[in-house]
Amino acid sequence: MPRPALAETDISAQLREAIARGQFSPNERLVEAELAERYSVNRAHIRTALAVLDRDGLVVRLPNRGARVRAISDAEAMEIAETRLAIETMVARQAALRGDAKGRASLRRIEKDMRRAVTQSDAALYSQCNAALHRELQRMAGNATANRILNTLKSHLMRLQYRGILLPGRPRASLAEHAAIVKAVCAGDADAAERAMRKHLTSFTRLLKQAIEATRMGGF
Amino acid sequence: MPRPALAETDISAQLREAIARGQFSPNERLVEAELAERYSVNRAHIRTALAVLDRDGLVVRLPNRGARVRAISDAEAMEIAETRLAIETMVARQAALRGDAKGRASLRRIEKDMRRAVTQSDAALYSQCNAALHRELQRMAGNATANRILNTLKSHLMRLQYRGILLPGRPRASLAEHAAIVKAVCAGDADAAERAMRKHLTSFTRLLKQAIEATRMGGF
DNA sequence: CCGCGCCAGATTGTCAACAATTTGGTCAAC
DNA sequence: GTTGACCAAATTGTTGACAATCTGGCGCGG
Repeated sequence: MPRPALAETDISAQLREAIARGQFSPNERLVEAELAERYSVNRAHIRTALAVLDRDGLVVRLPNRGARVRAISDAEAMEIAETRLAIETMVARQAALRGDAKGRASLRRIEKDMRRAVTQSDAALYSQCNAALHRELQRMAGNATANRILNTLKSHLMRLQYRGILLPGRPRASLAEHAAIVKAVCAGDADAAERAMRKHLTSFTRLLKQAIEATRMGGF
Repeated sequence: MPRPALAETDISAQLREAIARGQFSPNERLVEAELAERYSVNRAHIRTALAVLDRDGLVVRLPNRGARVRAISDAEAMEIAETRLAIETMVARQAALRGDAKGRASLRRIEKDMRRAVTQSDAALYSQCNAALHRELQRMAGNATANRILNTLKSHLMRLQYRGILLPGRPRASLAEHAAIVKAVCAGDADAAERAMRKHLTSFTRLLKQAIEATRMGGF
């Protein structure tokens, strides 16, 4: 059986998840003693977790003044989306080149579920499929480095969604984009896969930009 | 005056640097008590630093068995180089779009120094200029997210160099590539900048692949 | 009424002691 | 000789105590 994860690693992950889900507001103070009690660990673990999250950019810490949930500016949200685009287009390419038959079958199945979600107007299902599709592409690409980075970036972007700044997207419009990605990856056409992913994420980025300009948020 | 960095953050940076410079061998055990003495801090700080470096992928930790310098496989070295390429091409594009006059002047000056380094066969100077050039491009692009990621990736790649797996590059050959990047960025031509950077890093990646196949290293 | 210094409480930063676990070696039994 | 139990040293994991620092409010003097 696999050795259990270190408690510290575990706490980092839990806190990361909680912040990504918007359970803490931007700039909210993260008091070590409180968190230690809430997660039933001692302060040392919380301290370590906060240091890790600081490195991830989810938290800022000021000497002697503790940690806060990092507020992300409009400009930075765009940066994150652009960086994600750069990496994920590479992932799409690699998935097309290195993907296995099992992965391709998964993609097709996910696409089918997406179509069903659209016809049934099931936004939750679509969102779930969307996540599954991107996850499967990452798995197929088999680029652990890229995956780690992408997951961190996504936890930032997830905050937008949970804070209602970014809507779950428009299934009908993005379905075609997703289908194009699946088609290209399954055909093993790296260039087409990259193009399709770029197109998809460019429209995501455009959406984000609009949302930002609409809400004129001061950080999330 | 700027508030001093947290001791923990500082120790993480020092350890990261030491590992990047090859002062610890792959798989070498990192005993907390030893490091605490070496860096004149207590074990708690070292523990935290190790957790951060674990997240960075520079270290692996096994429960009750401590931390080791992470050995990076051939395949993973390629992954890292590819991911770097994906991000840095974006940085080049953004530098072309958003760079300021001061940055462009810096680039030109660095290019001049590079030429001098080549004519004088000063490998150390060239290497220094190379780092300065990439750093300046990052600054011009102003993408803090990308910068953070790139710096982490570079600390991995630096290990290759310090371990003698990857030579400092061949100045004469790469000078032209660098010049092309500078030219495109200074002209504000984003597409050309991206292409030039892609070309440059593609040859870097090719070089890495050859080095890997030559040494058949089992991890670094 | 307003500003300023100062105090108390809250919180972070530091440290050392102790508990739990792993590791490597020794020794006895077969 | 080999196997296996056991022990001791090394190391990691956990915890609590204490020191240092910040924060907000109170009262004093202007």
